[in-house]
Amino acid sequence: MVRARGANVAAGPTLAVVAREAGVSVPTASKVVNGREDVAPETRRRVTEALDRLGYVRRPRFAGAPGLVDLVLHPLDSSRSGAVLSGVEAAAYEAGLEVVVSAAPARGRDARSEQGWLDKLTARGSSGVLFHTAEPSAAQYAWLDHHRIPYVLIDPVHEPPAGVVSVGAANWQGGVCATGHLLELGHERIGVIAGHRRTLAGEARLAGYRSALASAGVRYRPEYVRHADSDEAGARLRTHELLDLPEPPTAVFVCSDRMALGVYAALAEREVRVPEEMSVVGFDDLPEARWTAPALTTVRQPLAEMAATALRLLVRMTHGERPEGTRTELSTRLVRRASTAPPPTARPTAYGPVTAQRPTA
Amino acid sequence: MVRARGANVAAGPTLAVVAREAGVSVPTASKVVNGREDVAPETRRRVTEALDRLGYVRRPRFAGAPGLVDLVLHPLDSSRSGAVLSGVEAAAYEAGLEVVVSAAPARGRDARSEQGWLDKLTARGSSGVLFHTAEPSAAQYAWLDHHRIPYVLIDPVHEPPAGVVSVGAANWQGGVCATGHLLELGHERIGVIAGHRRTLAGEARLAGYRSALASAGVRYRPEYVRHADSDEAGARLRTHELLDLPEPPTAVFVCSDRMALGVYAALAEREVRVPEEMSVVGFDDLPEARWTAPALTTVRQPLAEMAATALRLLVRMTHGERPEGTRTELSTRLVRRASTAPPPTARPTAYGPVTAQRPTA
DNA sequence: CTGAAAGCGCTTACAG
DNA sequence: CTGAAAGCGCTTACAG
Repeated sequence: MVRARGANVAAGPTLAVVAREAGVSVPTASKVVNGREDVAPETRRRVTEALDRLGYVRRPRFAGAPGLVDLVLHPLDSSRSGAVLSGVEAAAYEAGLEVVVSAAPARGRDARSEQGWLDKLTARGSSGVLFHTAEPSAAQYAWLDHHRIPYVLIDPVHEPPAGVVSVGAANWQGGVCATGHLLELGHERIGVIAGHRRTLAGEARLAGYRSALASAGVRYRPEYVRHADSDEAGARLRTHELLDLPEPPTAVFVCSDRMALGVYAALAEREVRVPEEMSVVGFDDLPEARWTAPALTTVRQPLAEMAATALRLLVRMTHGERPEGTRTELSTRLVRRASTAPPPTARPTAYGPVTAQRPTA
Repeated sequence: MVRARGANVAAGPTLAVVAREAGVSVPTASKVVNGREDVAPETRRRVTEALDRLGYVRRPRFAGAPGLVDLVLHPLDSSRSGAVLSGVEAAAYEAGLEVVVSAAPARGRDARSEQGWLDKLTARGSSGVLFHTAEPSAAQYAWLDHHRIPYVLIDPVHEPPAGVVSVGAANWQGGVCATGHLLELGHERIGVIAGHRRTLAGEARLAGYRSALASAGVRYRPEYVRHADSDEAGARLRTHELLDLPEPPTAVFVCSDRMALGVYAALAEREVRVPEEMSVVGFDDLPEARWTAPALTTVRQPLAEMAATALRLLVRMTHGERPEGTRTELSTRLVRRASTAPPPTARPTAYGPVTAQRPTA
């Protein structure tokens, strides 16, 4: 049986062991660890190599010190990240842990800084790392495994390597719910604004859409499927494309609430009324979904709970336990608000061009 | 001259000093510090007292360990907090520091847990604390001063005690800008949805509104000023009150973008069109301001920059420097988008009752 | 319950 | 540049 990655208990070597291995004294090894300049290049290389090979991690100072868990967030300032942070913090508080937050090392920071981040992690002794959206690089995976620092992925964008523990949402089920809701209302021309291709969530939500159509016996139309860049601007563009179709849809399933904001903007520009002329369903149930006009019907994804679950899994891994499964999915559910209604009876077959271009900043 | 609070350099006593002071051995003092059970109550009391009197803080393990800065956020999951976190993290990264995030100890957590938080802080050796929105309690101020842990307040809600260093926004100026913009467009009947009374930002923004009216020679009408609970729901209610006035305003200055969402909701319920029938100006320039329909004209408050400034001040205080002033204000500026326009020429004097109550979740 | 003794994992100062 | 020696601030194990 394959050992779960990142599930080992730390009991690594001391500096003395590393020094012996490298054939130097403890003070010299100490200098290398602390990045002092007064070490011969060849000596530094030998020590670094030993440090690396043995997976050296500085000992936590003493048992009583509160454990530190790392949370890597990307971006730092989004509703999604806020929900994740809040879930992780609450669960960490319960577990007596504290949370160190950092931006994904990728964000405009080079490989050198990525290594710097890893160095800090081991220097201060992290109990484990939680990654949100931003997945670790191959080098990071290797380093973490090597230094026996456990980690869990929260809602990873792509399929993680085998054995990596992750927590996600029931995306396929959510796609089925959203589409099923529109079908029940009587829609048959249902568009989709999907996110990036080849992402876990994107593929699953789209598959849910197709499944729902299929089981309702509604024809799947490729021209109704538009992939956007997961942000408002992309979704806005794709919505215009849907409206330009000879036979535009009467409803759209938008694969994220953020993108739904872009869809709303496009519909406003074309003076298409929601939900009278177009029904819109989002995905995520971010705070803003309550305050759009009209309030957005959406699929609730329990981000905070997912984050809390990830923290708890991480704590168990810290104690040497191995989670039963490698992937945990929390269920999603439809939240009905004001952006969906039965299709217009008149059934317009085309919308005019952009009319009221409002000034924007 | 008054010494800035929280501006001391730590050089506190060691455990040995504390033990001598309490008349016990170092191991015994160590037990108390680590919360062991096997200490006589009277001994524990003496040690605790000495620990407290001397302001004991565990020594950071060694110079090379990355410093940890604490950020206390309330709430954890809001656009404001996201901006603050992102500003703090970026500046901390520049300074080689890492950020430990925690929820305001107040949030459903008792006094015991507040003390627990402070204990953790000193146990792991925090370089300093940044408070956002949630101000420290009197006990926390005392503890931090005593343990020589520096702190800075980011956009505090209330006037902080003398000597406390804080970073805020030019709220008065922002109020002047927002109101001035509406006046320039030709509005004379300008309502305000203000936040809580007796808050720093609230008072200043409202004062800015009054100053702008005064210098334009426009009459101040008390009935146009409504205080809400700083959230969407409160603002929504107050907006209905404004619309119910015999002579409702033709524009509203809303003292936060979050409240502006509530104002939009109320206006949609009454079928009052923005900006044709009602101009709306917000405050903050949160991400959502770009994606409301119509996009919100608002006063930009540089939250991330404010947070970064606070971090930098904190770092200087850590080095024993004392900032020149006790309060730093970053300037605000108007961001014109699509929610403001000249007043309607027809000038309706009253709006009907709620008509199209849309179903809500 | 207490504390002398030993020990931990490191760092620092300095002689070579 | 290197490392023996001394030291740091604490913790642990255990005798009393």
